[in-house]
Amino acid sequence: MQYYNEDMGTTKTEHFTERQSEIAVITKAMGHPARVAIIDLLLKVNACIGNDILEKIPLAQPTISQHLKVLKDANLIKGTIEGNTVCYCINESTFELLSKYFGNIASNVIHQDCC
Amino acid sequence: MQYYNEDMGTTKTEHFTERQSEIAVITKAMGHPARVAIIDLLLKVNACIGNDILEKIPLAQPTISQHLKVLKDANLIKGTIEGNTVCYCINESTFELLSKYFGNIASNVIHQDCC
DNA sequence: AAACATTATCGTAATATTGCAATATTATAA
DNA sequence: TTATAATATTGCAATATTACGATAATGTTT
Repeated sequence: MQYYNEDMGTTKTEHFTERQSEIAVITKAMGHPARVAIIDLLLKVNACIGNDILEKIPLAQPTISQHLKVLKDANLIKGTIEGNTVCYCINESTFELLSKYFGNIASNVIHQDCC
Repeated sequence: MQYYNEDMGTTKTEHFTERQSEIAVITKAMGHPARVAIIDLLLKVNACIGNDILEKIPLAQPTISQHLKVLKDANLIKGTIEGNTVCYCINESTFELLSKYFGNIASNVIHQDCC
């Protein structure tokens, strides 16, 4: 007879710092090729686009809508309703946060003998 | 009667570029607070550590071992066997890649009226 | 008002992830 | 050689994620 923990399958966030959870939430949101493709597209067209994404990314409309929600919840993109379309664009500040976080790590690694 | 696709639940990687998949794999690996905490720890101690991680992160040994594997598979860390311990340390080049990727996005966003 | 266009939500199926006990593996120490 | 120590693997339960059809919601057009 085995006893299993109540939070089997869930992430144990309570043990980590706010900062660590913040970075994890944002990077997790980037962690899907469709979402990376959406970001690339938003950067490329340099414009606020709505349903155009549908033509460029070969996934069904509800799936893309879901991915957009993940990106928006992580503050990676902003979305503004414009009539019956939605204007989506990149949220620069979150990318700056990521750039600084990763840049800081890259420039602070001290090389050890073993690696 | 509903018909469901064979790849229900799986990520449709074939539609995206190698670059997009690469970024997604790496960021996905960062997308867990325990793994962010492991990276923070490796940076802080500036040394190659093995089982010390167990004392600092409140998760069971198999769970940590699994997280380390995820980080290693994404080339975020390197692991070298040293006797009966393993030397884990940060893989600088992957963090440079991320730093550049996000830095490039942050510095190339052109602000639109709508957002 | 009715039709149309755009986006979001719901429901559901399939797979993936998380976490840990138990156990295996491998190297060092006694 | 037999512990002991450190790490990996296996197996499994619980939850999360992904994808999409159907449908709802909302604004625009005719």
